[in-house]
Amino acid sequence: MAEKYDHKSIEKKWQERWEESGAFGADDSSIKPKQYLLVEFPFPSGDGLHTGHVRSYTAMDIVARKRRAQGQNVLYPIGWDAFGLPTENYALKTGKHPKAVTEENTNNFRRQLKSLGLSFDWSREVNTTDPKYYKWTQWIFLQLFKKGLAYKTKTLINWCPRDKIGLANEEVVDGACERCGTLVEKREKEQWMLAITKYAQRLYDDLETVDYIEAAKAGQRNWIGPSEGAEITFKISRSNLDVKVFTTRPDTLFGATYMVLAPEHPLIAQLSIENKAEVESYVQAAKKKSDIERGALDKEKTGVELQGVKAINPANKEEIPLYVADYVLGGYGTGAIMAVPAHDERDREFAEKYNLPIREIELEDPKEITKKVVGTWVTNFKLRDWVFSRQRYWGEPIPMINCAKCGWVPVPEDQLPVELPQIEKYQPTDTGESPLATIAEWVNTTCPQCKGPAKRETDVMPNWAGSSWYYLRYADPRNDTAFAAQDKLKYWTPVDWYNGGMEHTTLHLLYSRFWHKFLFDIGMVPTSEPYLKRTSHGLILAEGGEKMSKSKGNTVSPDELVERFGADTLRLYEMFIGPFDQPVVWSTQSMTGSQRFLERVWKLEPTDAPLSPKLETLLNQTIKKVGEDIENLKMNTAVSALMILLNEMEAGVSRDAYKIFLQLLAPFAPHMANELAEQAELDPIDWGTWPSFDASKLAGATSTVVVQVNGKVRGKIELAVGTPEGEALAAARITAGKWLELGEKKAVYIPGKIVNFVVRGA
RNA sequence: GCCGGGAUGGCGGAAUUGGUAGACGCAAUGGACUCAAAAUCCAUCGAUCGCAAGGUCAUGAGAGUUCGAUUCUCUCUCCCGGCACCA
Repeated sequence: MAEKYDHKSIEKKWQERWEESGAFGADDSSIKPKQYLLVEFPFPSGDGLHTGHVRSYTAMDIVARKRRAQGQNVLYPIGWDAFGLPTENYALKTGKHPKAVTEENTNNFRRQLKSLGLSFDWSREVNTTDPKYYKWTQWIFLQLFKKGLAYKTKTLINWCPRDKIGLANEEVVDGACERCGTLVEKREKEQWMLAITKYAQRLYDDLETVDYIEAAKAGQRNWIGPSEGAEITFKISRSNLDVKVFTTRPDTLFGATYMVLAPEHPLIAQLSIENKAEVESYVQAAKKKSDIERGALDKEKTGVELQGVKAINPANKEEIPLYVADYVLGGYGTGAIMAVPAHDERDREFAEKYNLPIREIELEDPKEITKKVVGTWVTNFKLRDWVFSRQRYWGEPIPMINCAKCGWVPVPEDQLPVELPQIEKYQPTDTGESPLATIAEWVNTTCPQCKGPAKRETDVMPNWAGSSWYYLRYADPRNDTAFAAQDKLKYWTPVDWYNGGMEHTTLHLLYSRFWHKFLFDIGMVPTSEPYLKRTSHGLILAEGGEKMSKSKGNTVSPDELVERFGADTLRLYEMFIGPFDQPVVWSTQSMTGSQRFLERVWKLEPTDAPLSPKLETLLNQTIKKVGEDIENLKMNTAVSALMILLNEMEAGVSRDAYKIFLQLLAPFAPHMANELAEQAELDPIDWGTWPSFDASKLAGATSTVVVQVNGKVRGKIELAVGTPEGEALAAARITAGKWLELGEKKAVYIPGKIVNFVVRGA
């Protein structure tokens, strides 16, 4: 074993062996306890795998390997979230077809993942762009439609002029397209929407029932944004019209001195306003503004009074003026507010500008006054319905047919999938129509109901569709008659542990909870939540502390690192780099430490020497620590514990202790650990052999007790475990010596840890 | 503004029912080996005073609780992330 560790040949050998034996296949009918571990399946971009994938996938791989060693039936699957704009844009640029690009990229990703020795069950690989897969994405959409949760409506949407695509609210960051950074415009368009707001309350409440990292829960709560208040109706004087407002402060009703309607408010068109032209031009200007213009905080408030119209405050029957102003949002609450300048900063600012009265008042009881003015107590959410149409090519066709007579008619389920047609030109259009609209022979079809001529929907689904249910498909990935068989879903779901990025908190994670709850409601899945536990890995930053990005040229390629250092070293380094949930800065130089560690492991040779008491204690402590740290994703300290153990073992190690060391190492560095176990003629270590510790051997026979005087360390003594207080204090007094000269007032003894003397004059 | 997470040596970071601050690793310095270099091995490695023994200071800042605080409480500063004219 003297030769240098050759990571290339050894890693290849074990990867082939795992592949040939189907080593990590999950068993659908095992008597072992099941364990479903999930990582976010990657979008197979042309850039290949990045270090962040390695961090997440390795951590869960370690959990998976440990759990298998503990005798659990582990499902650790992988697949491809392959629809989406980047592929389409790349295809446009290179002239290749998106399908060909996807295949190239998935082949590359698969090769890269395999080179890392990740213990995925490759037999369950799924691909969202496979018609056999998206058949069921379309099927779920149809169920949503049938339950009234998918609807098409004309609405102002966020439009990215560069990508030429509509965006969901969740995809707009700081008023710009989250993908390309272009400032988003408002456009009025017919869009398919999913009524996620119908699930807002449950999505919010059920966070109580799941074990998610706090930041993810907080992020979702924030995004769903419930607030309780009253809906109160104000009559319009001298008319039979009225307007409903939402307020969280009905107690301030007597302080309402004017009302504001959002520019989008439908009432504006119905009122007989004296300055109609002025109002109309304000409304038009406001509608054109982007969110970022409208939402700028330092922006001065603007508005126009609706002249000749008054509203009646139901509490005191006072007539108050009405304004239209864009600081009131059309999409929230009722799109209208009662303005209480004395109690609301925004209203005050507006009132000061337009010389409206600011009235200080005594506050009412919120619920009583609501009852008195015949209002209703409601909860409003910030969450909006999900814009589900995309005017591009590379996505799942929305399986709907528009008939002049029958309206929107779903494609019959037995005709699914509606396959994406092969076309030559899939450039997006400025008109906002999908490229699919140009293919007459595909668009023109017959109505499934009346058999008359009809047209297919030409928009496709957003890239979040396929990922909203993929974890269910893994339970039964080749099923042709259902998205997954019920018995398999019952066995495998819910996902026990899901690790993924924080950036998906309000996108994928929320969307998939919504779909899952819907599927639960129609009896298609056995639980109301998809994921029991959610953890998140911190970002890996480039060496300078900046975000890694291809344009900055500061990325590191896992391929090169595997080539140069080996997969085990890369895995170990990424686990050692820092706390798993925190952002960390990459340092290729620091990989040296992990490399040296593995080289020393390689050289370690067991002997027949008996286990020293010191090593026995350390060994038991390390078994405990590594096991616990893996469960808590404290991978950095687990690795350091292995390093400490190795340091000690280099002085001599028995075969039994050596084997335990390899077992503990195996999840982190599976290739080397398995190779060494084989060379030492030990049993294969991957299955059913996780070591256990002896609780009685976690502490040695003696312990170091620190002697303090007034809290300052003045010496240390070695005491036998269980030394009585009197004896311990006597020994400590000798060590403390002159520091006690001022006169001892008190002594504190914590067995095994510390003696502290309190003396005068401190 | 609201919410979440942070701040510890030259660097990444350890340390929880409050009990030796700096584990483990990187870098650095000195030495061994070598013709030499790389690799490897040994030693040193928070600041400061001291020949030394040893002392003092030190976990973003300031207070507090305690025999004892990186850890608990209060106030504050800064950094990262999310949300934000949401009535």
